[in-house]
Amino acid sequence: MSTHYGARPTMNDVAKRAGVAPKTVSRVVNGEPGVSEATLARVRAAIAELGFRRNDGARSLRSGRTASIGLLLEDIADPFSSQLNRAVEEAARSRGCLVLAGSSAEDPVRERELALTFCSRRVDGLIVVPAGDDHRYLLPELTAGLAAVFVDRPARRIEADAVLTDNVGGAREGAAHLIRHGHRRIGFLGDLPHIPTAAERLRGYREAMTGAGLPVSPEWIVMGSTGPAEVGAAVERLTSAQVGVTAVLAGNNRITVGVLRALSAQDRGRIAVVGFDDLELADLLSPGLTVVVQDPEALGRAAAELLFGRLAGDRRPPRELRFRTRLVARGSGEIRPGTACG
Amino acid sequence: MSTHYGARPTMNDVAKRAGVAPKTVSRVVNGEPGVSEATLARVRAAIAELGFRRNDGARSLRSGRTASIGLLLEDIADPFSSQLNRAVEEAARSRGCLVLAGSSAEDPVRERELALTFCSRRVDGLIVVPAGDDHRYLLPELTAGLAAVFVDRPARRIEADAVLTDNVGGAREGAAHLIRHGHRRIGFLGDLPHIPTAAERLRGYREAMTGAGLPVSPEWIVMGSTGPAEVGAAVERLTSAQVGVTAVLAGNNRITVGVLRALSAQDRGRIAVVGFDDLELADLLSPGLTVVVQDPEALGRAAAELLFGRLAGDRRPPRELRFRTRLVARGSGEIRPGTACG
DNA sequence: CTGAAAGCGCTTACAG
DNA sequence: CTGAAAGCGCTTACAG
Repeated sequence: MSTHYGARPTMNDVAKRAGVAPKTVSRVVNGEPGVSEATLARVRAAIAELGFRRNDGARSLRSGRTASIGLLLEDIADPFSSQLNRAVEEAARSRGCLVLAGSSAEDPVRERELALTFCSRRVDGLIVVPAGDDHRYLLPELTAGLAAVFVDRPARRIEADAVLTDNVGGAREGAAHLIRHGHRRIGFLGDLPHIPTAAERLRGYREAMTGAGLPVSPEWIVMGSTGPAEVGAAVERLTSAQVGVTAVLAGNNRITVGVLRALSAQDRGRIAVVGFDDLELADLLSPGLTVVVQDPEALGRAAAELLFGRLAGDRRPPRELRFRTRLVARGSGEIRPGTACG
Repeated sequence: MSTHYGARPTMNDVAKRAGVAPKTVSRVVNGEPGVSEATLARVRAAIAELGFRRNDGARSLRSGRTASIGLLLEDIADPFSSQLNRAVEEAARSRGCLVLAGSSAEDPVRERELALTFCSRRVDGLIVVPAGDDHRYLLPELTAGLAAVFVDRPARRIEADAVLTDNVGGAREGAAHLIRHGHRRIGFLGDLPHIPTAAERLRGYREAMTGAGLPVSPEWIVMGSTGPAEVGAAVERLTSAQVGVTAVLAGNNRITVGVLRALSAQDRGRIAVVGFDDLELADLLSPGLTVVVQDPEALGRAAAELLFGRLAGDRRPPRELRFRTRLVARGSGEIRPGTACG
């Protein structure tokens, strides 16, 4: 093992020690055929003695592939993102590929900066949960050979592969579930309407109401209030005597948590709630939380499959995959209007 | 913008177009001083026209720094790991550094492979939540200048910085809390005892019992049963009339969830529970879940600070940081023995 | 089965 | 303020 601090042995060092050419060391390191047993042994010994480890950066510079992909998430720490992250990691790992992941924090500027930083690192491909609404900044990179797949929300102003959830259908199903249990005055709390998923879920809610012949009062819809305090205020207003909503469809994870916290223990047995996205422990609440679930692992897996397909030479036109949601009934969505106590 | 598919413009291309030397382009791209306004403008124009983006791989090869660090987690998707991940990402981002993250899945072989893969990528440093019990495989890398910080569990058989949770103290506090509420027969469910954190938490439990002059029956301790079914069986046995435990200290997140699922709604108001690690929605359960919390963000932040300090030239002897836990009482830990109903 | 030469795209260490 | 030369550590594309 090399003991000179800071000095890393190179293939050249190994070659000299083994008395061969660098190319022969390269063959051994990469498991290429055409090396005699005797040479193989000498080179391997030299590698072990020097503690040699191939420099993948140098390799990438010459070969043109970095065997790494960039993954752009909204927030690496939230459950949706981190489950997607794991699915992508798994797919990458099985192909000897590493994942550079980062959070955009729902900020288009940060999305763009991170995406282009990944491009400077010459990732082979990009999987993006986009925050922005204009992805033309990727055009030069795509032209230069970058593969890109969008997840959860489609690319805007460019053509690209996308793996999406059927948000309209999911929200429709959630609202229809509440209608089926007797509700006519149903509130919808969603994220900012410029976010495609939020707009789609709102549309699904409206479709279910209209489809059942029910009116929708503008008072019942609150978009863009996702912080705990704002959700609390919204819930209080919606469930007040004046507005008189008997059920709430929550447009995402964070909003659902806010709604649950805002409802008093008593109201939790009185106001029906359906959430979009699952939560750990949701089944242990009383009543259990009824949710429309999407499958972040399936999204991540599909996105990775698409991406690696592109990297393997797939030149077909961009594809759009839609994943269905599933309604999981656990109690909170089955409360009927006018129930005195849960 | 270059339109020839697959061809990326280089600094040389930019230099030719602007009529300057590559070194001058390098100065402009890196914001170095000593370039006249006129030259600056010409080079910038050429960069924009060609759609040039610096190849960071080539840069790293020459400069010797990749501006990236490797992060080795147990499972990128679990809340502890993903919160730690975000804290590390944030610290790295503020220093223009990217994070390569991967999961060891609690497998020493996979830990080692991933760590050495990161080394082949020439990450500047490594933050590791270790799975294995021998880290001498990192010695050649450390000698060559790699910085490494261990988190949650210390390095084994090598000297390295570590950022840890006070597991003994945390478990002691959790058990003492139950004792203070009148329990004498307290069960402990922990992970495999060869995992340092699991062993420490068991020790804290024992210390609290002994410190209060209470006996500990071997029947009350179950180590290594972390799957839902196993935890269920363990809980059933512990709370049976024969064993007669009135309270349970759950040694980690997954075990806590298992315990809650295993307890019937009635038993949830009868058997006291304290969990190690917080859970989302823990406050919305009935009773609310009492937990000993650690702070994964603080661990991640501290580990990153230590690492970047080393990269900036800190040559002091390895340090060990211990973070205190905090007990959050929400109801489940305050149930007294013999309570008929929650 | 083995190797010599060139080059990937930058930065370093100079010189003027 | 600007640039020519060399080199980072590999692999490519040959040749023998």
